Amino acid sequence: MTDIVDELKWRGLIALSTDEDALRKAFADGPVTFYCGFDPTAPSLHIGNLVQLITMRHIQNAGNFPLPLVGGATGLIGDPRPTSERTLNDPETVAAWVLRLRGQVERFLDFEGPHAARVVNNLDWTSGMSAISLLRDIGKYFRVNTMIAKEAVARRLNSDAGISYTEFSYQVLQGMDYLELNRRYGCTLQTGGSDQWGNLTAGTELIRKAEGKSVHALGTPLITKADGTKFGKTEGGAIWLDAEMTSPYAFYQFWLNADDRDVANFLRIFTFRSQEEIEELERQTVEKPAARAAQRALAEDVTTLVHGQEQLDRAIAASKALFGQGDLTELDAATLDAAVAELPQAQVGELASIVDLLAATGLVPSKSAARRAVKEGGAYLNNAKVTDEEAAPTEADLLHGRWLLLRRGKRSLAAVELVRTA
RNA sequence: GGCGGGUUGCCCGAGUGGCCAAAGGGAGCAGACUGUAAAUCUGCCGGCUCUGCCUACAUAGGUUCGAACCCUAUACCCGCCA
Repeated sequence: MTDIVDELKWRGLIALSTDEDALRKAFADGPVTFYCGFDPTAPSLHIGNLVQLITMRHIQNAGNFPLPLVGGATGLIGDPRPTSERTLNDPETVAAWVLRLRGQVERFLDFEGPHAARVVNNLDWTSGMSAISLLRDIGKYFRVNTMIAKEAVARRLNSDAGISYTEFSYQVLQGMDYLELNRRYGCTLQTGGSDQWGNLTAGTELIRKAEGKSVHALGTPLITKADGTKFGKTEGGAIWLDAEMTSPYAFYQFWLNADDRDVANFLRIFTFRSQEEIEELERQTVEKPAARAAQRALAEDVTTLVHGQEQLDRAIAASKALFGQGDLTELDAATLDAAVAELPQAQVGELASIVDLLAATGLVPSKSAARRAVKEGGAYLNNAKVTDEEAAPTEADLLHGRWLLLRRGKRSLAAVELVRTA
């Protein structure tokens, strides 16, 4: 088996680490217990978190013990964002999100066998803790000078948003998590995004001071895109791992649309393919970019990982049907139904104007926007451009007597179902 | 507690009585070109029953023919001082 540090390195999953040689030695000396935290700041994890989950999986596959941590406590506090103070979520909401994230995390790691993972929640060791204990037993190890030097805090101190004591204290909580996991389970490695680096080192420093032990931290890089825009965001917002929040079809489409310049990186980071396979796909991207073999491989692997084979098959079938060059009216009912099921839908009792229908499906946010879309030539009915704002589909336009396929621009699709009331 | 500054459209940010649905930038959307890509160019970018009307410049009142701009109160934020 290749060295896990080398494995993570060629994949580009290591941006920062405490002491690489010491870490290699720790891995060589036997199984390492490691942790990575996920804060419940939303009802679902998103593809940014996927980097962490995959990193954990690689390390587990190399024979180590993962402790995925769901931040029931840290989620109540919120880590300092670079821009402004967070609004606190109420405890019931956070508790509900903890359960959801827990369920998601469990799909990515192996909870059985010789290197079984174990989910932990930092609320378990913080909820019963007194303020005095926090200040005496933990606070003494933290120097304010060090704390304000951390980038996340420094930026906020220099901004006019300032920073609350609550968020300022976040690093203390996260540092304490590492200490606690070190004491309970002998955890000696924490992984996380490099934007969390200050929080990761808060833990290693605390353990060095409190326990006199030297432990490790590993920061994954911020995922960047060639065009400079933020990774993981689309028109609709974040790409979530929850199928209700981002449909498997939309998820598949997201990866399929990866930039040529990014696709090889994404394959290394988000798939488990070998170096040779990825190099071959890279070659194909150069030789036959229009075939998008690398994008397909990426979309297939990640969709399978997150949603499973069955959902992937459906996403592919729908994509083929909807983006195929064939005439839509030639699609058989079963294929059409399946494809349409992947799209945002609207039900109408009667056929309205194209403008009303576009707005009804949510393809555009308002009727004004719908008019604009038509005016700009960006509105399509059953793959045919609509140029008249007043146009209204007729019975003859219904596919299989039931569906209308609306498109905005090149790739935003939605279906309208005519529901006949008896 | 005192004093000062601030709160503008998705974000940043101009505007300080009519010419303001509000400059500029960013983000976003569309078109051309393409490969459901990128880059580039062009257009759009509060809503509607769309040559007009409605809503909007923290909130609530007021002054005025007329207010994002003036006054009063309230809320929140920031800074300095105690």
